[in-house]
This record gives sequence, C-alpha cells and structure tokens, in this order.
Amino acid sequence: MAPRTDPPRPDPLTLEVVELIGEVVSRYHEEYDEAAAKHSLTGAQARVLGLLSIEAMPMRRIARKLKCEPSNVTGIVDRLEARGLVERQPDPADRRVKLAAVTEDGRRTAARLRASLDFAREPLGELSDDERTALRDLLKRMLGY
Amino acid sequence: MAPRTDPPRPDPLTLEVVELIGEVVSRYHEEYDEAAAKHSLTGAQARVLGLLSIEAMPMRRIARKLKCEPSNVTGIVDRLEARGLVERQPDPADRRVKLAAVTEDGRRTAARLRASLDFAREPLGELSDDERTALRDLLKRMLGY
DNA sequence: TATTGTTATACTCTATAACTATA
DNA sequence: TATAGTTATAGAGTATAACAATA
Repeated sequence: MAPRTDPPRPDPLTLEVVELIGEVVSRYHEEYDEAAAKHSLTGAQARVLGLLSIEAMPMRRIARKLKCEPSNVTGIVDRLEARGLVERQPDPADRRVKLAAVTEDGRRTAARLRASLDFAREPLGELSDDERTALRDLLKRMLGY
Repeated sequence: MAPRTDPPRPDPLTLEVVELIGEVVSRYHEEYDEAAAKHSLTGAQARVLGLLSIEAMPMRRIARKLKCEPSNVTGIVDRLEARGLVERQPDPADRRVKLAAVTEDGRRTAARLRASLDFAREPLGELSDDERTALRDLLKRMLGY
C-alpha cells in the first residue's frame, strides 16, 4: 500500500530555487558573523545588541526573540555587560523583571555594526528599483504574507 | 571632513527586502533544525549526513564545505559514526586520507531527512511556475551569478 | 500558585595549537 | 617539508531541571 501523502516530487525549477535560497542563507551568515567578529562579538551577542539598540527589554523577551531558552540569555547578556555594552536595570513596575538596555558605548557599537551589515548587504544594489519591488513581492508571497 | 565612502543610505524598499531576507533565513533554520531534531540530529550533523549521502569524501573536504576547521569535523563524524549512520574508510590512493561515507542506515536517514525538508520548503509551492522562474533569476542576480 | 531570572549541569560546535602518520 | 587527520584545550551557545525572589 502506497502512503497516502507522498511528498510531491519537487521539479527541477523548485530545486534550483531551494538551492539558491540555501546559498543566500549561507552568505547571510557569513557576512553577519564577519561583521560581528570585526567588533569581537559572536553572532548571538550581535543579535542581542541589535535588538536592545532598538529598545530595552526584559530578559524573557530577548529569549522569545532569539527562540531560545531564557537561561541562555543570562550568559549572553553577562558577556555583553562585562564589556560595558549592555546593563541590567530594574523594572519599576515588576521587581522580578530585569530590563536589559544598551549603554552609550553599546549604542555606538550597534550603530557601527549596522553600518557594516548594510554595506555587506549591498548586493541588493545590483538590482534596479523594479527588480527589488518584484523580489520583495515574491518573498512576501513565499513567506505567506 | 566627511569620510569619502559613506555607506549609501539604504532606501525603504531595500530595507524591506533586507528584512524579508532575514525572515527567510530565520524560517530556513527553524525548519532545518526541526527536521534534524526529528531524527535526533543537530544541524551540523544533518548537514554532514546530507553531504555524504551525495558522495563519500575526505574529512578535509567536509570542513571546507562546512566552512569550519578540520578538527571540528572529527567530532561531528565521531558522533554520526557512533550512531552507525556514517563510517570511515581508507583511501586506497593516499593512506593519510580517511573517507567518510554513509552506511545503509545513514542513507535511509538522509533520505527521510530530505523528504522532511522538501515538505518544509513547500512554501515555494504557493508560487506559479512563472513566479518561481522570476524568483530564481532575481536571486541569481542578487548573488552575482 | 505562577512567573522572572538565575544557577548547575551536560552536550555540541567552534577555533587554536600541538601531535602522528603519511606523502 | 608539507599534508591529513587527530587530540587537547578553552570558550560560547544550547536545553533541562531546580532554585530564590516576587507577583
């Protein structure tokens, strides 16, 4: 008896797109980690610093953003705090909560990091305005937006 | 004095595309790691198993594919070998080299893993043939191919 | 009782450096 | 000498479970 829901055999075109997306993912990480390393940060540290440069937030929320366990955030913020890029602040509304916030130094580092990343992502500059619009719409459809 | 090569201020459209690519990267990993976990594999183990299911190769080449140090591959292959999914074979042409090759069990696991991934990547099924062609061409241009 | 953050523990991945056996 | 693979080591990220303080 054949299984009822055989996965559809992917056509060559789909396979090609999947492979290209894999390549995009690989490049994205390569460039992200390289930019982070320039500031002696790991990928996870750079992500948290970037998050906190937008707004301060409780440890728990960082974990949700990173899709990891809250216990891990303790260590990542510890290391950022040891370097003076982030500090823990009490939450006036709830004494259980600790708000992680960037310091002035952290704000500057996050800005430089973002600039490196924008530069690294410049491949998009190869595309015309119409092409970027088309790419945006296709990606949105693919993501189900 | 203004710096000579100010990074071009990214326009809103480019920013939107960059954000969408970030979302694609996030989904890609979420689905990849989830598929790997279903078979009690880590992401790195699943990648190596996938590589070796295409062709056996020396440890050194695995490291180049993974863009990591050769010493790391030792541990990853150790763990795959301990589970009987992979085995080390001598290279008749060069006695320094060890070829890592999937076992029959590893071949089956890799096939099931690939099926999970194909299913997870089905969002592409939402797109018509013309749209997938357009997406392929835009991604290729973006990647500089 | 439930929630927030932390600690303790164990595992995996990572890079670096030193080692071995071959070439 | 140079190369392939390994070992030893240390640091970082990860999940799980148990804990103290607060709600």
